[in-house]
Amino acid sequence: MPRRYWLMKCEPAAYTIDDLKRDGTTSWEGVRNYQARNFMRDDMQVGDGVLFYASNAEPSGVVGLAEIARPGYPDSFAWKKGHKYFDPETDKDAPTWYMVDIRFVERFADVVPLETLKKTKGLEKMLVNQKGSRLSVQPVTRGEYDIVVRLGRETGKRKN
DNA sequence: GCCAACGTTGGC
DNA sequence: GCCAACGTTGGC
Repeated sequence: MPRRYWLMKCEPAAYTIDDLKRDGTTSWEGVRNYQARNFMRDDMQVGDGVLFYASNAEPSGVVGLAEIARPGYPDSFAWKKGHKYFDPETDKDAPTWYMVDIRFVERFADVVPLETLKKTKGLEKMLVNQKGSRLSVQPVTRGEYDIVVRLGRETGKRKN
């Protein structure tokens, strides 16, 4: 199975790329969307590349890189009564929700803003660039991933 | 904080 | 199975 590539969104209020740098790896719980769940449960493999996207940020955009450290496994937070990710509908014998673990790879010196993604040739088809796209876990192509990585490193260079 | 766009729920 | 109502996402 060739390496695949993903974009994963997170609000800075919940978790940041700096938190991930500090933690090394983290579990990606709390995804409560079936399409995103399916990607995590069925398609993600250890070593897949991840664009770490900060949403509801100033500006929103890709802030760094991670990789899949553990493929899909049941999101046990769904069973924790009182937890914000608790889901009364899901039972332990038939997990509804799944999570993965991701590992820190790189923090860009500067965010690659959504505005830049929208303007960059070759990224026109990225889901995150489509109006109204709310999917928090999205597949990206190898080509798109490479372009974003280049943008992230260029941005840093300009500041030096 | 606003609000458009979206996904889900539930009445029928 | 339709679709209005609702809750959430996420850019701005």
